[in-house]
Amino acid sequence: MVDVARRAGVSHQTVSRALNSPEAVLPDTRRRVERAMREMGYRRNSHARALKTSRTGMIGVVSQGNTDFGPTRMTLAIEKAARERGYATALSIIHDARPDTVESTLEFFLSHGIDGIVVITPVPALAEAAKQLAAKTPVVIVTSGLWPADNLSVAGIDQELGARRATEHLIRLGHRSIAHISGPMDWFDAKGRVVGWRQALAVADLKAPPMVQARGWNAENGYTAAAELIAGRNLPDAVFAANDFIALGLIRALEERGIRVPEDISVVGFDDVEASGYFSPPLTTVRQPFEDAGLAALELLLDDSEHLTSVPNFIAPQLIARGSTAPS
Amino acid sequence: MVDVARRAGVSHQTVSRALNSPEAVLPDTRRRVERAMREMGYRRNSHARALKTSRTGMIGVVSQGNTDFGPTRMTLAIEKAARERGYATALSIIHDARPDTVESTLEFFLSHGIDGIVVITPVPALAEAAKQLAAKTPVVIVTSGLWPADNLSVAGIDQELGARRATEHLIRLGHRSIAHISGPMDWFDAKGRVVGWRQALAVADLKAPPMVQARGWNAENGYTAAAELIAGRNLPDAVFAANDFIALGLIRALEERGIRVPEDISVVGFDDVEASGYFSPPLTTVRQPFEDAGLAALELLLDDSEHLTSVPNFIAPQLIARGSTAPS
DNA sequence: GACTTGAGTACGAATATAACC
DNA sequence: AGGTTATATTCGTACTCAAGT
Repeated sequence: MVDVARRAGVSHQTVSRALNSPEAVLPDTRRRVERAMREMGYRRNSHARALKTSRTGMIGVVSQGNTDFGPTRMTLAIEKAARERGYATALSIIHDARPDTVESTLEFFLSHGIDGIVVITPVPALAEAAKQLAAKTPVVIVTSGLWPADNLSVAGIDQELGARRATEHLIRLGHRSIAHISGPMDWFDAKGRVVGWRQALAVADLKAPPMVQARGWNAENGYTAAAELIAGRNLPDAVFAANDFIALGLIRALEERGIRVPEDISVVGFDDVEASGYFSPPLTTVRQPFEDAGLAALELLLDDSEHLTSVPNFIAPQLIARGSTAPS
Repeated sequence: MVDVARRAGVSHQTVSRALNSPEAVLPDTRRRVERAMREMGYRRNSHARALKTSRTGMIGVVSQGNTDFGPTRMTLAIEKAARERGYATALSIIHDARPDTVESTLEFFLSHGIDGIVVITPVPALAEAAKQLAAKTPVVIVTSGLWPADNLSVAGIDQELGARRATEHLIRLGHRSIAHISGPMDWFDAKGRVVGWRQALAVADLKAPPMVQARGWNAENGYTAAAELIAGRNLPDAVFAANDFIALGLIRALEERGIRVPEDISVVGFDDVEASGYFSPPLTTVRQPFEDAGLAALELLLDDSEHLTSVPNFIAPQLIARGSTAPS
């Protein structure tokens, strides 16, 4: 900056002003400064700037589970929203939920000096750590099933509503015995979808068949869980699977036993993963508005005024009806 | 740091030394300092540190196409490798390939002061910009089909080899007419897979049927391309699809016309996307070692000595044989 | 003399205050 | 006086060099 100043024949102070409040400097001087900057390929040193202003223009995103669909998509959505608002995104993905790993990751971010952290936390472990964190830096938790606390905002996608919509769709088609294969119950999302499923059934005065739990979110887990479902005495008319991959595993298991989808059983998934429209049959599912949720999270993080909101900002997912569901 | 020093009854200099070269300070003094740091919840200011050392412990990852399988997985792999080596990862995803967008993104990183950049570049546009960048900061390009240049290392996955393995698998099964549905040909990966397919056919003395191009990497594109393939006079014995989703769209298109997979036509995909083992039929495909490639990229970036390598570090993918291929 | 500690300064930008026209 | 520019100091850490044991 000093060099630029010398070249432009002004003081470094003038250069600084030309950058930070251009209107406070004579147009003529400003142009000289700008030209000098261009000629020298000057680039502001963000560390010196951060040192003085203690703002970095960088937010941290902490996520968990590197390949799961939801967290991944949410991460990308937040990155996009952040960049549109001029913020860079630092990413850290936690592979195990051990408290010390979690803490060291959060410390890592904190020590890298960021303006705020978005924690994508599908399971309680991370959420707890995030609460601790909120004392030291602005934090937004992206999840379902949690409520805002002090210094802590919450955004996410309304899992219960999504599950209700899936189940209601099956009810509208005339199904009466609607089973659910849940995801791993330590996930907030899995719990929310169970609740939504039960709600919809209750409203329609239907009994909930015994629930089957998948041990993970993959097709393999769905396949295994399906065996358990089928072993039960009465086959349901329809199944709401906790996500698309579980639905896929289920469909495969049914197919192997000669049970046709949707003729014998209707199946609904959740997520609308890529290509789910080309499964056979094309999968009816619930699409999650990740980008909207990411945007909401970012706004909570950046707008201090909003930080006081005491109601979580949960966004509504959308039902995508396709070929895996049919009237009973 | 001054506060810590005061509390520990030493100078700020001693505190600094206790942090940076602990062995150069008396164990007794060090313990006093450490205790003071703990008591005060001291945390090193990374900006001041970066200002002085001009190293941030942060690398940038620039990628393109937010939902495509390859780039996404590669990004996550690099983040993992980086964190294992104590580096944080800043992420920036480019949604369009307009030169000014690209340049401003790279500038953005540069001005945030990072120790190096990994550019995941499936298409040439980004690669060009990355070359410019290499003059200013260490850069590693992750791609296929490019060669290292000055200050520019290249790592990636050997697409040609993967395609050869897929095609050879079909040849071994006795197929003679092996078609290919390529990905969008502006992608290096798409080109590499075409080359590998041709190579394998040439070695086996087989003629390559006319190639069909998909206009994107999605199932929909595969479905559309399949129509074109089927419209040709002679149906091939087997098809090597440029990725799993294209394969899925193809299978669906075949199925709709009563052509069975694998009885009538064998199909191989590429990527081994989640759940591809539960497609119907389970998809034979080529798995890409993203984590290995990410690690390789990071090592190239961080080990200056290696920066001189003139041969790209391409890692071998692996064939996963499943039910969508059968002997002819 | 080898080892440990302390004082002072530089990194690069921002800002309060003073000086200029 | 009113609008611009310049001077001097600050942020927190690392490092050179000198002083102390």
